[in-house]
Amino acid sequence: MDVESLRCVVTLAEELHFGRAAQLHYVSAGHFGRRIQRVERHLGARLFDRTSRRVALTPAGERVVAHARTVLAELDELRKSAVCPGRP
Amino acid sequence: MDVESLRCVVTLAEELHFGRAAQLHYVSAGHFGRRIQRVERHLGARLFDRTSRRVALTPAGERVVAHARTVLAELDELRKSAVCPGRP
DNA sequence: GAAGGTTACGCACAACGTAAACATG
DNA sequence: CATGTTTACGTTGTGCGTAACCTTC
Repeated sequence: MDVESLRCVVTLAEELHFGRAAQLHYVSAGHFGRRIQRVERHLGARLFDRTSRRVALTPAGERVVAHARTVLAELDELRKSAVCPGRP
Repeated sequence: MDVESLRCVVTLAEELHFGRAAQLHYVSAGHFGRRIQRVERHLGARLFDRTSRRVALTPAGERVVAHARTVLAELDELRKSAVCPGRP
């Protein structure tokens, strides 16, 4: 799994709209949908209910998004720890 | 950045040997080295000192590996939360 | 019938293995 | 000179955009 896909899931959870979420990631809507599908298949659980007019988080989706935020925040710490020379 | 590369960094930190670490990930040693290089370039910091006979973690490498373990553990929680139906 | 999500197709880039080159003890 | 890491090169797979298709209000 790649981190960018996790970011896509979080963004879609915030926007609840594939088109806007895709624009925020500078990718086409078609590809964005495939990314979400891949994450869902990879995890073996549906994260979003989309009725072609309405996008909503499933219970599993809510749990995954919460964890995804934690992961992304920790990755941010990781990047910072790589550059900072120790502890000034 | 992809998660598999993070796992490679952690494995190399444990083995301190490119060949063995690569085998543990079922990839060639050549490709494994490129993965590590990419992570280092991506983070803008050298994580391992290799003198072609000795592999050792740099201070930045130690910090990054510690964070990487946290990220991977959190990702494990994420996967579990996706399948578990809620809380019986 | 218009807006929004999905599927099909094609191109381009990046992952990967093999093997040769280079470095160190 | 033997062990171990890096680089070069060719092949294969996958990411990605475009556009057509399906569904709902």
